[in-house]
Formats: sequence, structure tokens, C-alpha cells
Amino acid sequence: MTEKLTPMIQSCILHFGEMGSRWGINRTVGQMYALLVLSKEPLCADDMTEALGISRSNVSMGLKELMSWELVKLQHRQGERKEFYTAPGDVWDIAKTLIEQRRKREMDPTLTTLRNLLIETPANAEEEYAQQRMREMHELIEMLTLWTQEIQRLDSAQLGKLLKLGNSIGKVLDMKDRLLGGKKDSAK
Amino acid sequence: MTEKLTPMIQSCILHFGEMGSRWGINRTVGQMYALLVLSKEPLCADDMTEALGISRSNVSMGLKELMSWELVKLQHRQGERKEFYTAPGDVWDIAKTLIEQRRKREMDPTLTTLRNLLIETPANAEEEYAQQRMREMHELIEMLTLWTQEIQRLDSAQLGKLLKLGNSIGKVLDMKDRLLGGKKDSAK
DNA sequence: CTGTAATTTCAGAATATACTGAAAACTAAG
DNA sequence: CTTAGTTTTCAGTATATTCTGAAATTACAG
Repeated sequence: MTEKLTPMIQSCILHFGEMGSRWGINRTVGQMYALLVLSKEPLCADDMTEALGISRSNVSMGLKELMSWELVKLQHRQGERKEFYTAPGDVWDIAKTLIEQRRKREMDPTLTTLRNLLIETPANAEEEYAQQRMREMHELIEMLTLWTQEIQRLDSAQLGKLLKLGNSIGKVLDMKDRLLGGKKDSAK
Repeated sequence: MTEKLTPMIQSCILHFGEMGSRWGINRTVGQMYALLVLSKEPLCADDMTEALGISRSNVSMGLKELMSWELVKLQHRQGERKEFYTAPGDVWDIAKTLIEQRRKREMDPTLTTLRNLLIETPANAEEEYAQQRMREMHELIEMLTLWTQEIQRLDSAQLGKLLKLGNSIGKVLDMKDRLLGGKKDSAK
């Protein structure tokens, strides 16, 4: 972090670096992405090298990772050999990508594993209990998966509406209760 | 992983170990927790040492971490010096705890940082743009925070209902649209 | 209180992850 | 086809994390 970044922007980049390591991505990749998000203009690899004070090769690997997450867009300029990179302009698009990628990396493999273990016949009482637990986990994770997929469908405009609604989910669930309300107990 | 665990249970434990490292917790802690969740009976530290083939001190540190996440319950048995540990019986309780803890560790600090940066006066056009981005992030993360807090309120029974509803969120959001529908465009 | 079963701590070793510089591999203008 | 600008790869190094055994501490049955 050697160069011409203002303190405000530096702080933000440093923070997302720290947070990055709490998510799957490492510090440097987190910093690179914060830098991209905060920059109005597309940046080339050398810009990032200079701004963050890390090696060119590190930037290259970081970009590779960000690409595999589909978090950056590439810009090819006429008559320029360099590639330029940007983050999507809409923060919600970024969040949706993150949510989807995390689902793919964290939930899908677990669902597969659990499914495979659940088709086995339990050999004893211990395994029977364990399978029951796995069944519950599978059900829950599958539901979370469905939710995240629904969330993918919302575009920014719809999101804006929900935002203005206040604590949307709560209200929306209440509505569900009222609408579906046929069942005699309201379970609250 | 040396002992008397059946292959099925072993596989599950190994998988959650791997996944653990993609979340904040490390492999061993992930394995320990899977072991606890799959065991009907409470386990003591030595049980885990033996089942997972890791050192006693490692188990101790892992338990400390699981306690800090509030993911394990402690059982003190009359006339026994040992402590015994269990995971909550309800998988949804576990998930809620995970969601809440992750919010505390990943979202809250970021909200604080962003808020602090947003009260500063931008020094130039660059900072103005950056602040705009930060404002959007802050708004989005704040909304996600609200959602997770609403989710905390659901108990297992309500969750079961939602589950049976199928792709609940989607339907529920449609309902919202229909209910609130005053606005002339349906934004779909 | 005492003695001992049990847990926790912690310095150092083992392992895993991140980073670098130099060299190889692209790529497109000329 | 050549060549210079640019990106990628990768072996080695630096850093960070995890794990262990031994010692210190705690807790409780007697």
C-alpha cells in the first residue's frame, strides 16, 4: 500500500482485506477487489500492483481468482495491449454473485455428500441416529439453497422496494401466515 | 481418525472437516463438531481425542472455540469430574447460531467501518465516488443484517411450515407484490 | 484440606498458505 | 514472421496457522 490512495480509501481497502480472510478469499484478493469497487475507472494489473504495493505476479493470481468467482469484468481497449478490469457497477449484482458462488462452494458439495451417505442402509442404531441427523441437515441446507436461488431472481429495483419496506422478511412472513392462514394454529 | 467410527460416520466427519476450512473454523474444529452432532450421547474430551486421533490439547482448544461460537452445550454429571459436551438437538438451532455468529463477525465490523468512513467529508471527486459505493454497500449489508435478524425469530415449527411451502421466499415475495401492489408497475 | 483426575496454556515443531522474482508463454502491432 | 509489451507460471521463500507434548492450573471427591 505505497501510493497515492487517500487515507479514506486506504482504510476501506485495508478493512476489506481483513474481512476477506474471514471469507474464503485471502487478504490480498480482498484488497484488490475493494480497490476495484471503489475506483470509477477500470484499472490494469500494474495500477493494482502500484496501489497495493504487492508483486505483479501476486496481482495476476488474485485476478485469476476474482475471475473464477466471476466478480470482475474485463475491458479490452482498442489499440492497447493491456487488459483493464472493473467490478460490476451495481453492488447488489456483486452480492448476488458472492451468494451464488458461496452456495456452489459450500452447500452443493455438502448436499451431494449427505445424499450419498443417506442412501446407505444403517448398520446399527448408532448409524441410524447419525443418518437421522444427516437427513435433517440435508433438508435444511436444501431449503437454504432454494432461498438463495430465489434471491438471485430479485433485481436491484425489486430490492429497492424491499428495502423501503423496512424489515421486509418479517412482514412478508406475517403476510404469508395471514394468507395461508387456513391452519387453525398461528404457531406464534 | 483411529477408532471405532463406522465408515459412514467417518465420511461425514471428514467432509465437514473439509468444509470447515471454507468457513471460518478449521478442519479439526469442523470434525469435532460433526462428531458431536452425529453422536446421540454426550461426549467427553477424551472421546473426541480417541475418535478423531488428535491430541488432547487440540481438543481442548477446539472446544474453547466451539464454546465461543455458542455451538455446544455442556453437561456436568453428578459424581463425575469429566465434562460432557453435546450439540443442540435441533439442527435449525445450530444453523441460527451459525448465522448469528457469522453476522457478528463478518457484517457488524464492516458496518461500523463503513459508517465511520461515510461521516468524513470527501476531499475530491475520487473520494466522492468511493463514498457513494460505500454508501451502497452499507445499505445492502444493513438490509442483509435485518434479514438475518428476522430469520432468528423463526422457530423450528415455523420453519417446517415454510419448508412444506416449497420455494417459500419466491412465493412469499410474490404475495408481497400482490398485497402491496398499489404501485402500477409490477417490476417483473 | 489433600490428592488426583481433568482441563488449559504455551513454546516450539509441523503443516499449510501466501508471496515473490525470474523465466516462459502469450499476443498483437508492425 | 518478428519483436516488444504484457500476462502467466512456478519453484523457492516468507509468513501464518495448526498441532503437539509437557508443564501449569483448576476443580472436586473423599
